[in-house]
Amino acid sequence: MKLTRLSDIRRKELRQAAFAVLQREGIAGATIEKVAAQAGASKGIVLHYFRDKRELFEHAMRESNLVLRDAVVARLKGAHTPMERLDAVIDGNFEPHFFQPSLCHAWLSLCAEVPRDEKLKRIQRVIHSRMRSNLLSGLRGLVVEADANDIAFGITTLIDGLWLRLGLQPGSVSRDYALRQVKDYVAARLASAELPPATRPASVGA
Amino acid sequence: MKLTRLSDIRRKELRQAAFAVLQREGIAGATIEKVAAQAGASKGIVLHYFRDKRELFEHAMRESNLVLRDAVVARLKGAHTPMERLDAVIDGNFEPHFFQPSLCHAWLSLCAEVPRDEKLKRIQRVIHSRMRSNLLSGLRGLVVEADANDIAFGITTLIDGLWLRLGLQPGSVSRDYALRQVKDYVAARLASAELPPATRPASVGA
DNA sequence: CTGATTATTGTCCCACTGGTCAATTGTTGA
DNA sequence: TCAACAATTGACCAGTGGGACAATAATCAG
Repeated sequence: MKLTRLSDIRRKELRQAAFAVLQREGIAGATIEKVAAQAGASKGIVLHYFRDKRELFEHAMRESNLVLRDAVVARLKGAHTPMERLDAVIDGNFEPHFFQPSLCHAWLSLCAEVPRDEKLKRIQRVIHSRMRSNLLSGLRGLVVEADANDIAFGITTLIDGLWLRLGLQPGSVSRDYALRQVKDYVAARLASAELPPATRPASVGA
Repeated sequence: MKLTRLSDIRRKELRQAAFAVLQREGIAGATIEKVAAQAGASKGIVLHYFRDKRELFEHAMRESNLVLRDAVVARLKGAHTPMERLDAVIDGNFEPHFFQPSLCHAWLSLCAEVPRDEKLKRIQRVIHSRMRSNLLSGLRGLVVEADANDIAFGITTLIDGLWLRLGLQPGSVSRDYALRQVKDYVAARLASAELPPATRPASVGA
């Protein structure tokens, strides 16, 4: 029953190596051998730990997803008001550590395969729905349900778009500018939305 | 000097075939042979018209770009007020003909290669800067320059994000919903922006 | 008509890829 | 100590991909 520790470690190394290769080479240029080289191992070992190429890159996507999740969760710890929760999610998505072109390139390559890989599709759905639910946990305290849904969708979409832009034209979107775009969006939409039914305005600024 | 007609026709056929293959197979699965098959020709002919694989897919991206450009230009013809111009650009980007998952999949695959292909990068830049300039031609009549720039960037980003979402979860974003998201965004940001310096408010609604 | 140019095909080659497998080398627990 | 087992390697294979090329067909200019 006890899982071999070494096994877990290798698998993690290989997932990360796979992701690194994805950054450099894109999905079209990513090969098992390159992943092995990146991890300083032999090709055989990669297929010892992962059934095939697909599984390897599916785990690579899970891996990158974890980083994002952790960043958001960490920031969510100290957030108490709805607005703080909202900002936590947004800020977490632009963590300097990983709001970077190379990481974005890998992410893009994975996204490009989503339509042809059911597992990747599922991972994507999970990521998106978690982000949405995190945003809603803040938004519900600020506006009525219908608006909250729309604004949450808008925020995720805007964030996706900013990431995409970072991948396509790295110079054209700094972390600060990206953050400001999202915050301006939130401000503008909150200003023209209905207040929530059960909450008093005072709590918003608290 | 006169370019062979036939040559132009073949090249166009092959560009389109390449794009079709990209929709089905993604960049990782797209091969010259499949493109040839798609066009009902032999592999040799593809490399007769295009220096290599890269060039072929660069032209495929140009091709897809044309479709978008034409859609926007057509709608822009009849637009006279700033607001009409703005809507023309936005509507054009969600033309039912091509706001579709399969097309989006191909587009995504091309985007994923942008970081590793200087030509693709240039095409991307052109597309983006044209969209931006089209948006600005409307926005400048509605808000001050600084706001116009930010809002234009926000709109392009939002549109990119909506396309991306269409690719990742086709069911989750209908054309109508996408349009509403963008329109709501514009409305909210216009409401909280400064009016333009040289234009009288009356002209806005004219 | 004819010579030159262009279009098109099919073949060939070589590098590489994903994946299998047998063999080797630790590692460990009794 | 030794047997069982996990980790790791390197060789191997069949299939495929990109691209070069020579040969053939079609087109066209004069």
